[in-house]
Amino acid sequence: MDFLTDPAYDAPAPALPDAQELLAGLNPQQEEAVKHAGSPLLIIAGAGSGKTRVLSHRIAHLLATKRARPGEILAITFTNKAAAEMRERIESLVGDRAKNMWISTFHSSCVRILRREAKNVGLNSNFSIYDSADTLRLITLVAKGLDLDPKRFPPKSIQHKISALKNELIDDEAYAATANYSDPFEQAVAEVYKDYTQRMRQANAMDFDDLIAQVVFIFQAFPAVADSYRRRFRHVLVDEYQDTNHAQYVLVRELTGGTGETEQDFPPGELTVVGDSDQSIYAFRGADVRNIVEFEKDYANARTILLEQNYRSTQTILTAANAVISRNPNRPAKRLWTAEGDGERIIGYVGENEHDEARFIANEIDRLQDAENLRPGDVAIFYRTNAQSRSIEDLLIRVGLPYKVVGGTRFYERKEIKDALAYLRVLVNPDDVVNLRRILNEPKRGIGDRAEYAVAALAERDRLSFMEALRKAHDAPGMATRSVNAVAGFVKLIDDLTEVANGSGASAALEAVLEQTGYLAALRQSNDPQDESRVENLAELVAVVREYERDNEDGTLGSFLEQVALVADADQIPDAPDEESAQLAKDQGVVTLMTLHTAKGLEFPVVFLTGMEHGVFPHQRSMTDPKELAEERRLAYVGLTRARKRLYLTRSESRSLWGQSQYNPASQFIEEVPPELIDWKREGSKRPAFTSSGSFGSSRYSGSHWGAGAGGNQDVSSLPGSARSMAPAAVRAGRVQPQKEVIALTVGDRVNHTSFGNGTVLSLEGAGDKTVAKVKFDIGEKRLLLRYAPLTKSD
DNA sequence: ACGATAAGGATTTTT
DNA sequence: TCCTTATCGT
Repeated sequence: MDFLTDPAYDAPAPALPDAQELLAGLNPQQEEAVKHAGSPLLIIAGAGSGKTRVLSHRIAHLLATKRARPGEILAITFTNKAAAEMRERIESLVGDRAKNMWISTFHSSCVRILRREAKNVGLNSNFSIYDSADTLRLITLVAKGLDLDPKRFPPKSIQHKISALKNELIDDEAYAATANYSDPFEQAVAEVYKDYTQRMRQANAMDFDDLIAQVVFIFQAFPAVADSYRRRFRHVLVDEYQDTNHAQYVLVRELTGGTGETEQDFPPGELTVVGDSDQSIYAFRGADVRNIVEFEKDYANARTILLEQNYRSTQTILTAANAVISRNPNRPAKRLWTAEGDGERIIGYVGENEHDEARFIANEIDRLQDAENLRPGDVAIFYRTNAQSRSIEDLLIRVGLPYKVVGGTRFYERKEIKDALAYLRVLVNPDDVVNLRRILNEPKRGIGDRAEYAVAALAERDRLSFMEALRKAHDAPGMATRSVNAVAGFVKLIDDLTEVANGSGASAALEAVLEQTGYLAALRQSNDPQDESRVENLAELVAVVREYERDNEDGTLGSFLEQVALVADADQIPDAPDEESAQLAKDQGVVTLMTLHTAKGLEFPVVFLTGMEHGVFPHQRSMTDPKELAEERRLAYVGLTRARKRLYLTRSESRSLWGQSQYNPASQFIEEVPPELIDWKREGSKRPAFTSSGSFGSSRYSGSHWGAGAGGNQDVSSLPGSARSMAPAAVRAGRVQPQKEVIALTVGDRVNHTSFGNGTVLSLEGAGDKTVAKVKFDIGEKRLLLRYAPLTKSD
């Protein structure tokens, strides 16, 4: 399976489209972008200008003109979704040949390279991938170990700084050499960074930033390795180039041999980057717009092609978007236009408060459904911060409009999911201290802080891994006998589970974890209503593993965990297996709620931009710094350009936030839209801005007399699955959902389990979807939750 | 060791 | 307001 030696990667070929065919229907600029050959190419692709089409046609064109073989293509995106879309588009053009291309995200490309080259950085190839929560945990632990005051040096800030350093390719040693030690924060970071790096190595773990940075380090330290990838990838194409950070920038340079430091006996790979600096909204995460702005300086004889014709929106919407974005300073000229005509005017609405704003939105959706046969699935509602979704959700539930929230607390970030995955990670990589310590006393098994620290101290003293230290816990100074026993039980548990994990598949391992750790039992006993949905989420996780096993026959537990680490996207979770709502979702779709950030790359016939208030959007914390304000404006531009036919701009005169009412004036972004484009359905007071105290906007009054009265959302929280912090990001229709069917069993029934084989039901407890059956299998007795246990009656 | 209470803080987040 | 973290009492 080694791509460097496998000669078979050029698949047998059903007809490839003719080069000329691939140019059909493209506008002149698009055609240029597809045909360009040789020098580095920058495609500045305005919103909705057909960049995916250009990229996929360009790749197909490379094959059709025999300038590349499929195996020589590397196409990089930021999200899994974008990668999947790209692959699909290319596949539709060139068929199975696409299978031999690397079309993936920065991170998964890098993981692929790292697994292969792991030995060169002193890692085993089964390293764990830490998400930012895992990372924060470890940093907190390290900072505590260094006696740093968490008030003066918040672990989150340290984490952010370390991430920024990694994105700048500054490792712990380099930072130690350059940090300003008279600055206490920098000193703290330097110390934490050093220990953190060491602990990560001990844990055999990589964080997200490492995935990129380590590949760069390997390429730079081992030119022969870099060389082999450069020879392979003759064409590198990067999507959303404006979002690249420095490490990604260097990675791309390394891949295309652009540094010119080493003499090569082959020409450098061809580079194509696509992006739009007006859609750069991730500077706060390290994205560096300079990468795209200075592309022509970085790459000699680069060619730039501008795509300005828009195929998505009406001219009215584009004019509004152009007007707003043109207020940003130092922006290269670019104006979107369409051949499709003006379309409807933008509709504006000023609510008395956020409930009124939400009511207007719901009424409009309803009206459009009747008047224009609009489907809920055609509508998206955007907001600046996640917290704003609540008032809208409340109303959608009340009027019975089905909706889904994209993003927010993501599935894989839920505690119970992280706990379950932590067990699995430990089974695959016992050195993974962060996950090991996470589950040590989860569910509660009598191993408290004291015991944990005693084991940690023993590990330190005797230079043992944490797991090894646990095995010798009886030797640890300061351990209570009770704790020793508890630890012994835990070790036994892990050993048993490891056996299951090694002997059977991923889903069997997960089920064993949930049952044998007592995790499910603890949730079932609890009275906390949240725990009910935790059980459901775990059931959904089991479903995810099953699906993975179905789709990847030779998929191991390790490969499942990797995919989960890199595909932590709420959209990937299958919708609730509820036929009625699934059918509804299929026919009509559901209204989509999300933040403006999440909306990037998407489009909808009807878009509501809500909370257009000074202090909300632009956000309070981004209003003073001109750079941050410019980024907010780009965010507005992204939001506006998502709409195809109809655009709504709404705001609210008062908004209760943190228990208090705020009175915010209109967002400047509304005022930057030419007024003749907006048809106001209700206008607020024109300039409320100044309060008696003289401060601009956002004056606060104690005691909101709106909020509670208008809401009355008791009926809401009693709906199953609607208490928002619990429900998975699946479709939540605004009505009571039918109970999921549970297999009917009686004591003595013969049953079959997909991983445990045949068995006999010994007893039943609980009712409905919380029924637990005790079943005797050949391998022993198991307690199974009927809601998701893969049981069939074998009679 | 763990549950209960008080205090503090509260953007955006592709991987 | 509401959710997460620190501290206290059993």
